[in-house]
Amino acid sequence: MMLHYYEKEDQVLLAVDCIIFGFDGKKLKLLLVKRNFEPEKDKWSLIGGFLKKNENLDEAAARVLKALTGLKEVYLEQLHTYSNVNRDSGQRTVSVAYYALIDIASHQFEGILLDTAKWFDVKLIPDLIFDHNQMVDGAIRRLRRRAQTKPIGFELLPNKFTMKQLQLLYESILDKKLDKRNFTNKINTLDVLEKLNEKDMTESKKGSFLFKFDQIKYSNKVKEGFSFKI
Amino acid sequence: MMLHYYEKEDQVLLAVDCIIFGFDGKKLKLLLVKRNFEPEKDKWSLIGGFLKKNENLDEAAARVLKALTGLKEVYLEQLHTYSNVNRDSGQRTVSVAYYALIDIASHQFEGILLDTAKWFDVKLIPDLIFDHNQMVDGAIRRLRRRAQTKPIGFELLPNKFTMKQLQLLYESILDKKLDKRNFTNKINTLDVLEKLNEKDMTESKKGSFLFKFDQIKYSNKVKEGFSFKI
DNA sequence: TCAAAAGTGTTCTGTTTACACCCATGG
DNA sequence: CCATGGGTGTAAACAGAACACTTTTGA
Repeated sequence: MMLHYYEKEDQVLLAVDCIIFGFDGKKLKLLLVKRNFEPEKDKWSLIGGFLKKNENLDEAAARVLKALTGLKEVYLEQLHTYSNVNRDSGQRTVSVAYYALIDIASHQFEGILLDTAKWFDVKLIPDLIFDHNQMVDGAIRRLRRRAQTKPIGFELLPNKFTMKQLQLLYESILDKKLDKRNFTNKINTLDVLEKLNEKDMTESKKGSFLFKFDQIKYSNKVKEGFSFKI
Repeated sequence: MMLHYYEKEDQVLLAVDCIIFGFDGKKLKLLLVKRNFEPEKDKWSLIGGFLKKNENLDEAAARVLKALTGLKEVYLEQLHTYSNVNRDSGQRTVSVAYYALIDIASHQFEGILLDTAKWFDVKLIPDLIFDHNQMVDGAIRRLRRRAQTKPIGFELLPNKFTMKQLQLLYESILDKKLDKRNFTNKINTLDVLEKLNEKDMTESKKGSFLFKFDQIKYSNKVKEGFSFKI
């Protein structure tokens, strides 16, 4: 049994809230749920939950994500801790924001909350409870930064994807148009993709080649700490 | 009185720990204290304290810093939240790390802990309690990144400083030698310094010109979100 | 007069940007 | 046969890196 040295100190509730980004092949989306308990019942919210005594925050975020959506083995990263005294109208709660990246198409959703969950275009986020809009803004800024230092695509794209989809993903994240030739040249210089002998025929008559990430080259690049200035 | 909606949830102690960087004109330093209470009494540690019910984390970090060192109006930024179940041998505690930047020479130290505090060269950090070494590593990485996007110097340098000192600061942060001419050219291109009609005579016979930051130009640059690639 | 630090520009190289036409195919 | 999206290279502008000599002056 652990000794309790700090008995006179205040304790607080610690929550985790997850900003879940997804890519559907066209646009960057954010998963939100209609909150089904008080306070602020029936308003749009990030998914969240409380830290338990026997887990750390990374584990809590993964547990919450799995419980509410069925998603597991998802890229999760801690973002920031929000602590204004009255941020949660229910009770003094400090919340640690995490963001998650997933490929919408190839994940199974089967969580208990899924009947009340919805993907929103990141450019059309509704009013959320508490300080959740602030958390989302923070997550988008972080994702933009990440997109320049790590090839985020791995987490957000399906196993096989077209160059167009990769470009659309970066355009969604950075919220600006990119030049097709410069983008392709840049990606090819990076040398982390494997071009498959297979085409996606759904978007054009000519068809466009599918690629996948070369896991080995890719993780070497990440270790070297590459920069991906687009 | 606030209603308590979440009564069945576990509560935890929330600590703040401060990684305090200072610059003495030559080298980047880190302020550590000898812990004067159990557990881990007499080991080197970051300064820290517990969040109180009536304050947010930024306020707690500022309060702790002021109480233990007398320092106020210091640049403080939240870094990361550490939550491993057994990270603190005293009791389950989650800790939010903050880092602070100060100019050693022009701050008054008068805190209760100052008899047990010491500045360490960032390249010679001793073994610290708990996960504090990990926090320091995280802070150094963050400081390196910040140094490329914001002119950190403002916080770490005295009001008047030489170009040499500015360069030494960047060399300490980035832990590499920089080319004097390139550095000077780069800083001049940025156009955020004001050259004074005054020389520092302590380091050479010729003397070297003193500069100060032009607050207006400087904060405009920060707003524009400049990049400071050295 | 000389040792020690301050100050100052140019060239080279690599990276980023801008830009337009042909290709393949299904309908 | 043509409309639609796919695929490709080059030149100009810019930013980063390398590099060495002169100046000042106190001791």
